[in-house]
Amino acid sequence: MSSSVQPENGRGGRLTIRQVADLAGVSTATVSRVINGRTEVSDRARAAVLRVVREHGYSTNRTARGLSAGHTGLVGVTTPVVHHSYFAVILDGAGEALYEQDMRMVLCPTHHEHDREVSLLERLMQGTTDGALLILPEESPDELAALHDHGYRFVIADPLKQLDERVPTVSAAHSSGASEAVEHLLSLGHRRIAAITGPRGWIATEERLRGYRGALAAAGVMPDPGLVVESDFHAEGGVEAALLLLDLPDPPTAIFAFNDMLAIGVMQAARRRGVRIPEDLSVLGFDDTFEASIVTPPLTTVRQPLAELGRMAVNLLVRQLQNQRIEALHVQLETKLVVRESTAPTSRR
Amino acid sequence: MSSSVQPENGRGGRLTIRQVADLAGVSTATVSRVINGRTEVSDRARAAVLRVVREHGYSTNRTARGLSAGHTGLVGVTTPVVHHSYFAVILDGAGEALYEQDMRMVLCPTHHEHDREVSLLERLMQGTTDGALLILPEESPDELAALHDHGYRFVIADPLKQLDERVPTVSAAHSSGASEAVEHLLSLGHRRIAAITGPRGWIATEERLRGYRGALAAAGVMPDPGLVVESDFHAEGGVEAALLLLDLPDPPTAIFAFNDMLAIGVMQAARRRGVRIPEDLSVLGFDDTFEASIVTPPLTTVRQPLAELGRMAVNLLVRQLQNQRIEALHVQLETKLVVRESTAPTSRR
DNA sequence: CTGTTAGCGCTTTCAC
DNA sequence: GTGAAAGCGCTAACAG
Repeated sequence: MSSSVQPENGRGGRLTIRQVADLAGVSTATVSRVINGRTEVSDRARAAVLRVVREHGYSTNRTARGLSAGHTGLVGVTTPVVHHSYFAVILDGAGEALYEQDMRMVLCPTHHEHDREVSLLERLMQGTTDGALLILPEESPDELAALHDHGYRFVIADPLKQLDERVPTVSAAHSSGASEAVEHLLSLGHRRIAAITGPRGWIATEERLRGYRGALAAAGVMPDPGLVVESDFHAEGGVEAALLLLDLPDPPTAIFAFNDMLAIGVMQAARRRGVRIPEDLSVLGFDDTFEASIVTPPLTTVRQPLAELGRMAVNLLVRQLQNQRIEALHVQLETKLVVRESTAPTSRR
Repeated sequence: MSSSVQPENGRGGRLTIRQVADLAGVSTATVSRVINGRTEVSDRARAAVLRVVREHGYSTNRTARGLSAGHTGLVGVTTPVVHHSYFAVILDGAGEALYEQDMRMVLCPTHHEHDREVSLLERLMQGTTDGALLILPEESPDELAALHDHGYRFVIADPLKQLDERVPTVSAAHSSGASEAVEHLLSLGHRRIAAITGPRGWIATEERLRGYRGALAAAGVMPDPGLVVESDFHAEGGVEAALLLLDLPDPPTAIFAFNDMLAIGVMQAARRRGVRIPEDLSVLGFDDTFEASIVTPPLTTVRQPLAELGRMAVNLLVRQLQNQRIEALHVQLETKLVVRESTAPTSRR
């Protein structure tokens, strides 16, 4: 009788399908049918259920549905950090694609801690998610392969190292992007073009290095090993490396930093040494993160389609979850040179 | 007999508690007890279970556990966007706090779309999550109050508008932060201090405005209404507003932008007008997002403890979920002035 | 069309 | 100590 509008049934005060069924005078099966838009229901029954649903505000419990259906509608996403525009943009792209699939993202920042990454992944596999998207995962190729063999579905966005062929990946065209960058510099008359790389062994580093060398070779420029310095993709690393290069007896006239953070470090170092950009030194970055557009001068850089990277990774994952054959296990997205004001013709002083 | 190491039981190829029980020759209840570290189990049984678990790699299905336990260990987090360092830092803080609680975050970017925010929230409530953290939600105070009355647990980080007293919020001390900013400018000799605000009606805007006016009044400076221009917290808005101010017959010697993005816009506008910062114009921001530190010159700004904002919000939520009385329903975090190089004494030309 | 029933995988009384 | 059994809320196969 006193079925209140704010029904209490233990937890959360939410109605169960059973209660709706009783209230509507039908079985739970019928309620389920109505809720799920099945057609094989009489108008009378449907109306009764709908009325109860409306008046009492019922909505199906997703956890229960998930248990019954065998999937959760949740996708795990691991990322080194979220507070970094590089990753944030990938996340945004992935989030958008997931939303379109009516799926949700369980976000797991790893903070570059291997242990955490492993435990996070473990948890994600425990029936919490249907699959995962791993952004720049630091797990070893072996660990990742094991995960794959274990039957867990996931795809890697921006792989760090060379992985087992069978695990799907999405990455940018590092090598051609780097070539294009160097060609731009060459076309401006630069010949002493330095490179500040990321950690050796990372795909991004090695591939960009390949592009850098290739472009130089193609232009018949003798590569100077002293002009290539390894760094870590952070601004501080960039200033250190740049200082080193600027203090060379015969310093470069252009520096190609392997990501925007490094490039920003270079700009800071240049300022410290009184070197003007782009008059005395051209600086070129990679990624085209937001920061590239707001520094002074705005940074010329190679744009990675980061949001697209996230979207594409989700696409691959979704198809995999639907057990569709994935035609392309390894997608490579095109990069594009964005010329701004940090590069200029050499001033053959 | 032929119990393979890679057991197949239908979905996902994962062992169920039932299978473990059979393999170990005990009941599911016992397995459950062992898994959950109960003590009332004989060493013999425990050993048997553990052995099976080890050899076959069993781990409990979280979804099922959740259904049974009545909670999911998941917390929904809505945010306008993730690709914005302001929000990204809050997310990082929240993520960290959640991780410490062994909870996971279901991230839901709303893209400022009201409909999406509503539907997202609806879904979150459908038993998918135990509660939620709403970052700068754009839902109306009424909608939020209704949600609260509906029994859903959530807390607001950085409320946009004034809300129902009963919904927990965490925000920064906008007013005192703004005062401090203006006092800094005053101490440098500035008297014509302009303000570029966010949208009127937003708490952040109104409170900072209050601080701005208060500081001016306290110093006996006559406020000039023409020096306050409303904007939108975006860089483009900042350049527009700044252009307006710089073109005034009697332009300000300092501009207090109500967030860093606006401030960056101001710097761009100044550059366009040939106005030097800080020699000709002091610029001060709010937030202290990453960008503030990399622009030229580095921006003096009011630091909001954004990561802390996220952490604190999670704390409030967790306590609420544990049905603990929350002592402070509305937490306000201190801000701090970070002096860098975009502000300098007036050059009484 | 509709209700009954058997799970989904796990936890938890409640007896033995 | 340990197991049987009753759910958690929902879906789906199977009879009517």
